[in-house]
Amino acid sequence: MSQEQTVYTKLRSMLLNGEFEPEQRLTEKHICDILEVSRTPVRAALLRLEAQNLVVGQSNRGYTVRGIRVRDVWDANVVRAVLEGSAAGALARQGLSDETRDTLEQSLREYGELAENVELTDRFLTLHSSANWTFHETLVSATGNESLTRSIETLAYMPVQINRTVFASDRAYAVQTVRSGLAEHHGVVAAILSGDATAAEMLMRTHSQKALRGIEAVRDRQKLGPDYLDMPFTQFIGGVGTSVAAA
Amino acid sequence: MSQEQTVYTKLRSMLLNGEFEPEQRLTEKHICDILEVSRTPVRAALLRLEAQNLVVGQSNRGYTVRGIRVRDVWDANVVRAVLEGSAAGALARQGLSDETRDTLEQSLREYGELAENVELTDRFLTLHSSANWTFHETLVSATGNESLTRSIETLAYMPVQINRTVFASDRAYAVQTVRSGLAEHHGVVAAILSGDATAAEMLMRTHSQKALRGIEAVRDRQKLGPDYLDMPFTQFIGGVGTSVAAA
DNA sequence: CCTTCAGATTTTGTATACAATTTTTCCATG
DNA sequence: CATGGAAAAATTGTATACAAAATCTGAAGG
Repeated sequence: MSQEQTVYTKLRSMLLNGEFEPEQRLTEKHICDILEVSRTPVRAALLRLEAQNLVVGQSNRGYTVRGIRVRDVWDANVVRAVLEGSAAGALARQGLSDETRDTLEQSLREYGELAENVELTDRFLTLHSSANWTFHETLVSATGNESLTRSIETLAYMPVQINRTVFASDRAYAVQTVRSGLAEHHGVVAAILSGDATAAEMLMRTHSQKALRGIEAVRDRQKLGPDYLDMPFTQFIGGVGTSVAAA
Repeated sequence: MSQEQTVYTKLRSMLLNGEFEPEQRLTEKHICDILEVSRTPVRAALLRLEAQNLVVGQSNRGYTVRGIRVRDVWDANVVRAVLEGSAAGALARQGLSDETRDTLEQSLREYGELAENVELTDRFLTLHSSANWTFHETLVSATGNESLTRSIETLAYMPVQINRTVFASDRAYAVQTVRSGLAEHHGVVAAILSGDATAAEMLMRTHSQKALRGIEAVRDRQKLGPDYLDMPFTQFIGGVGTSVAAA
């Protein structure tokens, strides 16, 4: 793997794991020292991170760590839900290929098995996250709309999935969410297969918005005031579970 | 302005104006020779163009010009319509600030004056494009959702607006589109002000999808077959008007 | 004590040399 | 004539030196 790839990957995970202070200045030299490479790959990596909104760059003034607030995660999820909803609607209109239908049904089966006995082990959480991801990912890319796929991918680098964190701290919430998640997945697929675009879009959007319910759950659990949306996201989530399920 | 900015801007407009063959290889040296700079700013510009999907990069193998097909423009507009629709819905829910309402009403007045006598002059087309842009732009940024704003901006670098081209070639279409556009703008604002999120979203989405009708108009005008979506966009649009109104 | 501003320092922007990799050329071989 | 593959050329990846710009420092002046 090229140095630039390495730098990009490492910096991204450091940023997502909150290893820098929000708004902290990121000088090229500093990063060079940490990762022991020259400025060239660092500059390239920073440009890509800027395109993904993880760092903020100003000409002649370098970069700063983008401070991710709860509001940013909320907003990204709102957009993601809208886009995934429209993906479901589009699929209902254009129909599913046999291959996509197989993948989706496979994903439903996997998810179904998981829903039968919810654990709070790392293994389970990873499996759940993966099965869930497959479903969403398959559905979106099946539309064949590259702009749509890319738009959603861009959002995915912001922690759009906070369920892992909330699950780990609240068994009842986890069980309830996995069960209803399964039902919703089935509902979306049914709507798509029946060709009801409006229903498919609405069901999928509502389902994707479940991440917002997760945010609200964390808010309630921490008994936060009305301006919690302006909190740093790492601080918000930090008080609850173990770590952010990113990337 | 920095060299990198210059290179980025020039390359972008060259790409959007179809001055390179689709899929053509873009070597760094070639660009350096054309723009008379060293490789450093060129590499930076290429990274940013890649993030915007205008060039395609492969590690150790440089970049190629992304061939923009009609389908890509269509797809980008589908996504844009969905996002702008959701922006209108969000505004209906959260209400308009006085400032936003003023800007929107100002935009409606400007658009109204334009609609009263449609010309096919460059001046008119530019004014129309600008008034229209203001309306859409204001509406989206008023939501305060940065992810939403950025997602739409990313799409904007693909030629999402083809009206200028179609207008110039068909007066009846232009008059009809400007008139109905005005009515639609009013309808969206009314729905937002009345707090009807569903109506606002639907009206705005339908309105934004007018760009798709423009594509269909070009298709019909050129009497193209069913696989016109796979055509290079520059070729598709080239046979009709003057130039693509990009950036 | 605070403000101002010139000089020193740091940091980013650019060019370029060299290394690593890919692509092309072209000759030997079947 | 087609094919394989090694040598040559071209191209990208990386490091680094220097230029340009921003930031910091500290002393002078109010």
